[in-house]
Amino acid sequence: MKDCRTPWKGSYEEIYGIPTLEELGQDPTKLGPHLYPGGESEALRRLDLNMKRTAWVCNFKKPETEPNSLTPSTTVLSPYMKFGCLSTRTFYWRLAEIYHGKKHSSPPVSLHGQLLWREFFYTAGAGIPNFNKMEGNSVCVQVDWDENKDYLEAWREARTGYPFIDAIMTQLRTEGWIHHLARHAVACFLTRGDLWISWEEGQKVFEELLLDADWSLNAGNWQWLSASAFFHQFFRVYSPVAFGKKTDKNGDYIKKYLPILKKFPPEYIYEPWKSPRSVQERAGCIIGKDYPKPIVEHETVSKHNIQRMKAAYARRSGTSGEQAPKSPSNKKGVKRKAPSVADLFKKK
DNA sequence: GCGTGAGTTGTAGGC
DNA sequence: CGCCTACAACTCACG
Repeated sequence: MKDCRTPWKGSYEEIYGIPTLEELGQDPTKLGPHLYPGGESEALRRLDLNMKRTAWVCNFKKPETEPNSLTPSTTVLSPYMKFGCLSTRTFYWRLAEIYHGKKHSSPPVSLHGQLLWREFFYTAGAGIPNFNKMEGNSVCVQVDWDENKDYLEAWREARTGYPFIDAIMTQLRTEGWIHHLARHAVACFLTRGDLWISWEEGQKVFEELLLDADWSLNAGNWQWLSASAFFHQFFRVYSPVAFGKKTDKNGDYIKKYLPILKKFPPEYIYEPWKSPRSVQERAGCIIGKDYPKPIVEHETVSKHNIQRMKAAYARRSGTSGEQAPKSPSNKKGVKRKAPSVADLFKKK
């Protein structure tokens, strides 16, 4: 029988070892902080640290955690699970032990719930063809997204002129992890909320910049946030101004990631373009020069975009010939809806 | 086929 | 500050 073992040589590290940052063309002095070092030991240490807080674990409700706290309000175990440093089963049963005999939160909002969401998207990703695309994806609403290179670049490079959005995109770029609700805010902004750019473009950026980027979860959550699949209440739009204020009135998160804005008073930190010239001068930051003006007016475009979503949904429901499956039961070209997500999970 | 209620995580305004 | 409602309005599961 053939020997399939990895050949061992004295030069193993040289041939198979992990390349240095310099070898990858990176300048370590120009990179962000190294907040989430890899490896199983680190993953288990982090798991232990989180699981020690039993009351916090038992009370955990995902929607109530904060997108813009200065230290993460959730576990940040996702990068470790993505790379296989932490087993989901280890995490799941550890939680079960802690829950045992205690009052605790439940799925979908509990920590157990978060693991179940992961399984849900894995199932969807494995079973639905073209899950990371709009076209040919049976659960995805077909939307007439715009191509707008300037808007896409502004979003990606944290130059939208909305401090909350730009702060999040800066944290993403420098630290590689942002809170789930921060992802909601920037994803909604890119797609159905403001810029009307395809979720596939956002998916590519997250794939590159998120340490925890995971194929099925990335595709599934982008469809969720753009109201293309799973979630359909497209009239619920995140405000790039109001949403962050709920948990960070002073804008400390913005000041951390966008230091150019740090001298603005709290009443203007989320919308500095509304501040009088004198305030901008005192802050040492002129809007339109030192920090961009908003690239879109949220109040206007979000209302318009809701109408575009409404139209996209209307086109979808039954009337779309190209989407209607040509099955024998539909050979007369009867108007027919695309199969729902639930249909796809049903046993035949 | 139709009505009803639920849907992890909206916002603005009133009390 | 927390709770309520209106806003405009979707799909999906279930009876």
